[in-house]
Parts: sequence; C-alpha cells; structure tokens
Amino acid sequence: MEGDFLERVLDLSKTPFNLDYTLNSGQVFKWEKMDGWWYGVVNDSILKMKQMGNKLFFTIHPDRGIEFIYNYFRLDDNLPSILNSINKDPIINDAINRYYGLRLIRQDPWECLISFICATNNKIPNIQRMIKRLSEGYGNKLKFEGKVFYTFPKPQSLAYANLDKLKSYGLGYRAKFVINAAKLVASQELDLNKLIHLDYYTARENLLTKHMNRKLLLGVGLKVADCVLLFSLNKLNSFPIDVWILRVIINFYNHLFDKDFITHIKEKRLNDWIYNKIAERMRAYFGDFAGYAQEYLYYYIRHKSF
DNA sequence: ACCCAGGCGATTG
DNA sequence: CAATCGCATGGG
Repeated sequence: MEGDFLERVLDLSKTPFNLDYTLNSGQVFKWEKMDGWWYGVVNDSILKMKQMGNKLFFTIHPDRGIEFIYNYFRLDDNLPSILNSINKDPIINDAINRYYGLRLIRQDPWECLISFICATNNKIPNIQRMIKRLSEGYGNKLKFEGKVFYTFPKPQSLAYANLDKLKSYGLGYRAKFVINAAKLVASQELDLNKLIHLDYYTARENLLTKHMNRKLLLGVGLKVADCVLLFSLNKLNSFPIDVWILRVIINFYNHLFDKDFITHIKEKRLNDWIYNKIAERMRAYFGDFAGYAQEYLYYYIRHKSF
C-alpha cells in the first residue's frame, strides 16, 4: 500500500519538542537511530521519524492518525508552562535551557513495567539488548523498508515463556520476575490500565500490593513503580530516584535537607525510608510536575560534563 | 582483578 | 520494623 509509506510533516513551531533528547533520555529502550532516522515500534506500528528544526518528519506503518504521535510524545502537554512551573533554581534552569524540548513519553504500561523490571541494577545498553531479544523471541514480526522489526511481546506470550530461554537473553535473575508479572497481567489479576484513573499514591499502592505478606509484583520496588507511574500512567508528580538522581540530590539539592540527613544517606544505601523522604521533599519543591524536573535533572547529570 | 549499573528479594536481628 | 547481603550479566 502506497499510503502506508506516506511521509508526513508535523509543524512544531507552537509545540516545543526535541526528538533526540526525548528518545535518548532513558525512558524507552526500543528505539534505534539508523541513517539519521529514528525507528521504533510503538504498540503494533513502526514509527520512523526525523526532526529538522521545527519540522518533524514521520511515517507510521501501518498508518495511524496524528493523535498517535501526540499521545505518545505527550505533545498536548503545555511544555513552556510546565517548565516555567518547575524552574525554581539555577540548576534546573540550566538543565531546562540546555535540553529544552525534552518531553516525557506516554508508553504502554505493560511494556514500561517489564522494561523497568529489567532495568534494575543494570546499564542502558544491556537493558536495550534484553528488550530487543525479548521482542525477537516473543513479539510479532513486522517488515518495513526491507527491514525487520518486532513488537513488544504480549503478556500472554511472556506468561508461558521458557525461563531458561529468558535467562539466555541475558535477563539473569530478572527472568522469573518478568514471567511472574506476565502471568498477573495476562490473567487480569492485575489491570495496569485501570491505574491511569487513580491518583499517584493509590496507583503506587496497587503496584506494590502485598498478598499474604508477599509482594504481588516481584522485582517492583519504589523506583520501578515510580518509573511506570511517570512514563506510562500519567502520574507527572512521580519522582523516581536512582543512583544518578541521588547524585543530583547530594551535589545540588542537599540544602533542601537537614545536614545530618545528607551525611546519613552518603553512608547508607538507599532504603525505602530515605527514598520516600527525598521523593516527598522534591515533590513539595518542584510541585505537580516534579516528574518533568526529574527527567531534566537525569538528562543533565548523565550528559553534562562537569 | 575489581567496580558499577535507571534496585530489589531474602534472610537475619 | 531495620539492617545486611547476594544477585546475573556485561563493560570499563
């Protein structure tokens, strides 16, 4: 079908957006840049994109409406207004100025959950490789421009996946957590999409539920839950704290905390009590869009040379 | 060889 | 409750 390969242009002059920053921000792991074009599989469609200034060139295959792009890249978010609301100090101001146009992405919650279960105690290139192998092994094959792509596996596919096969993909001890999560979602014991309608704290409680004094979702703690809430469930006040954000706190935001608290967290490893205390303070400081601040600060600490 | 990574589970005290 | 410790894997 000729129409499937129609290249379209989106005018970004009134909606600030930076595709490279957004896709390099560690939110999503299934995108790849080839010959200057970004290729990604979103739900069941291949997206091919390139930005040149205020113009976003893209092809969706099979074709979808423009809302598909708006929804995924949250182009409906009033970015200037959001960034203005979180711009509280010179550090975040510097991050905003450097990486202006970085947006949160609205991912599929299921893919997001599995991605960040795989992300624990791991490095981004390795996470990308794991997600790629999972997709090749259990996703559906798509062809486009003579290239082969794979959708992210459905919950039903991973629920009956072979444990040793997942381990051979490099998932290690996370393999059993992935299968556990897949069984819960496939059986509809856990309905991720209903969490979109709940507030941040209630939705987080759902992800961290215990059943007979045992966690329902294995491999999901505060950090993974916060990532899923922020990147896929519309909870923009979620403030995930990983080792990098902890460095941001210690280096640039220690004045927001008691002095002995800072010396305490330098000695101890991050535990739930420390995590919640920091996250609550940063939510109070940055406000309802603290998640955007988190993402700009994450990009800042990862990319700026100090 | 050792250390680290978008942390968390299991086991102890 | 809180505090330790081990963990699969790959790269520096």
